[in-house]
Amino acid sequence: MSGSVNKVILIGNLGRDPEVRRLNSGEPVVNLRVATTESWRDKATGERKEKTEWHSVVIFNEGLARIAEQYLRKGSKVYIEGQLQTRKYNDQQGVEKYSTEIVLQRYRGEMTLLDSRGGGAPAAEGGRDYAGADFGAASPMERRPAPAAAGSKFSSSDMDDDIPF
Amino acid sequence: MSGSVNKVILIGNLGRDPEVRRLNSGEPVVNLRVATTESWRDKATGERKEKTEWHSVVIFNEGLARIAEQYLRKGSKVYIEGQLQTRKYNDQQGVEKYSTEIVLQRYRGEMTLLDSRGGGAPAAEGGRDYAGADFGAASPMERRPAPAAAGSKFSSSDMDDDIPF
Amino acid sequence: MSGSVNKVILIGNLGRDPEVRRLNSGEPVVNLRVATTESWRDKATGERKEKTEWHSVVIFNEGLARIAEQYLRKGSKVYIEGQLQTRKYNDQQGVEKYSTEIVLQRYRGEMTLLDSRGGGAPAAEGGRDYAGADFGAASPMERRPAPAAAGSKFSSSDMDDDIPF
Amino acid sequence: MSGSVNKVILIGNLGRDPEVRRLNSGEPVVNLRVATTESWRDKATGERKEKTEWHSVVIFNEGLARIAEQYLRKGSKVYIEGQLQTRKYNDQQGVEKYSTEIVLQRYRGEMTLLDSRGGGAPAAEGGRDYAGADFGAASPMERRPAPAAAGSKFSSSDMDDDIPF
DNA sequence: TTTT
DNA sequence: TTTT
Repeated sequence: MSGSVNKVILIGNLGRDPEVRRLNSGEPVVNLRVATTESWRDKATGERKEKTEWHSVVIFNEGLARIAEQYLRKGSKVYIEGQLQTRKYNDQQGVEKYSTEIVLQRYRGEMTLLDSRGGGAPAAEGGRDYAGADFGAASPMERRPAPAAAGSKFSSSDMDDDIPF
Repeated sequence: MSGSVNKVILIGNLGRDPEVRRLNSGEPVVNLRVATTESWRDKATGERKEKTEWHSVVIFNEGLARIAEQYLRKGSKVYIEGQLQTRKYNDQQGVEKYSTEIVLQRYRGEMTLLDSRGGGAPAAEGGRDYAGADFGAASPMERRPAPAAAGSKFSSSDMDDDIPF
Repeated sequence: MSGSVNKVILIGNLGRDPEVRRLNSGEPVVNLRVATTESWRDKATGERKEKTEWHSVVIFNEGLARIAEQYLRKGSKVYIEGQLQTRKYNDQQGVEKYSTEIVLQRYRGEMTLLDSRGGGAPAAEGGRDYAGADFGAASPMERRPAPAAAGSKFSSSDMDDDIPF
Repeated sequence: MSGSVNKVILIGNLGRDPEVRRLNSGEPVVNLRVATTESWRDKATGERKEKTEWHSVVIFNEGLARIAEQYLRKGSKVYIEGQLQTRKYNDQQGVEKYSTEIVLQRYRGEMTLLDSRGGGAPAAEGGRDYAGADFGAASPMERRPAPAAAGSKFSSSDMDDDIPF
């Protein structure tokens, strides 16, 4: 049945590089840690305040997982559309806990890179991808966001593309 | 490229039965006329006011088009997710005009029936499914929303289903 | 700062009556338990499957809290727009836990009743407002959704209304 | 009545500088022309294709209009949330026409700047705000996006702020 | 842990 | 008319 809708829309920044696990089939499953920040002026004190919320995103959508793996880095700004899912698990002490995640299922969800050049990692020339960022030292790595990925959009219907752009 | 998002989310009622055209392939393309109504209290006069906006929806998504054809009727309440598209055309007098539509492309978009009993067609007892609307009398018709369709949800990933529920 | 977006859109049904707490000021804060259900056909077995996700919604928005208190009941279908927020707490055993909620802050968020007759409470004839749900028997209660509330929409800008319709 | 939702979410780039009209009260009303671009691979030919859609946005929300006036420029990337509205008008020849716009009403809608430094206009030092952009020569102007505006988010609840950040 |  |  259902007549129901379960949709999350986020625009935020990655707190760290994507974590990639791989299924037996070789398909990547990607976990992202995304920060959204709200700021407002306190009416009583007049101070500007700010609160950051952290979101766990899990990408099962194969095409989007590959793109996340290749083009997202710590600091990247991204648009994410998925659905809420809460799963129960037992921590190391065997205590029952719950984790709520934004999930992009197979063939579902959307993701769009919003950085000018597709990532927060330092550009080849050692420069900064976008001004004003202060995401610390992104460690050197081979898998670099390709300039061509800048601002590209991907959705679940790109599944059939070997290369998404 | 793009880094862009173009998304429309509507919850509204059909002003008339769906219009179904058929491609050479036999696939249905469905046009809906959807009303959304906003109401508010006028601060100056204290009166309650109300404004209805009409939206043209075009469903190319094959699975959703079939469902719209079968289960939506004048008065049906529906959740629609599509994208904005403006097309130019010439009217009967040859005057150039523009029409902006909410489009559900092939393999894209979402649609969910929100009626309690699966349709806006007159209930068995001849009543109305929802109050306050003024779409006129819903004419009798053979193709009735099946009770089983009530509150069902369909998305672009249901494409492979012969029957969606 | 921010350049960020944190938005959740739900259409679902209440698993129980709203829980109302009251601030010292007398303002209600309402907790909802909302179910969204997804169904799909298993490709391997051909079976129809279904999964229900439960969401915790907290309404600080005064106007919407009052409406939720008055017009929502177990079984009610509702459109909710809020933001994700995760809070840490210690359970009875003092174990640190996290809870992720959909929050409608003061002056923010949206809520729309989607029931035909304004609530999930048993209809006059003792029937159910929507099929396929399994929330158990809705207990009799005095505070009934008023018929006039059916399908009404409320947003954060209705704050100034003593009565929202 | 209603039970309806009318929501548009766009992420796109401004095709030209914002157009500002002023009400008798001095409040600005801002018109934006926003492009969203979709790209996909043609299955038959294997070619990459691209289609741009243009959207007319009208900002009546006073706070957001001021921000748009000050910080948006041709080329700016922006997140917009508003509602669809179609209005009838007569063109110069007296022909009746319709225009569909995304409207951010007073106290409603959202807008977030997504540029690294808050605009597509050339930076003070004559450089480019973000790589890969080709928005032509942005004419010199006094009203420059302040660096401080970069990636700032504003919503209808910032109304009470003299300065939004 | 991000971003401003 | 933007963006890649």
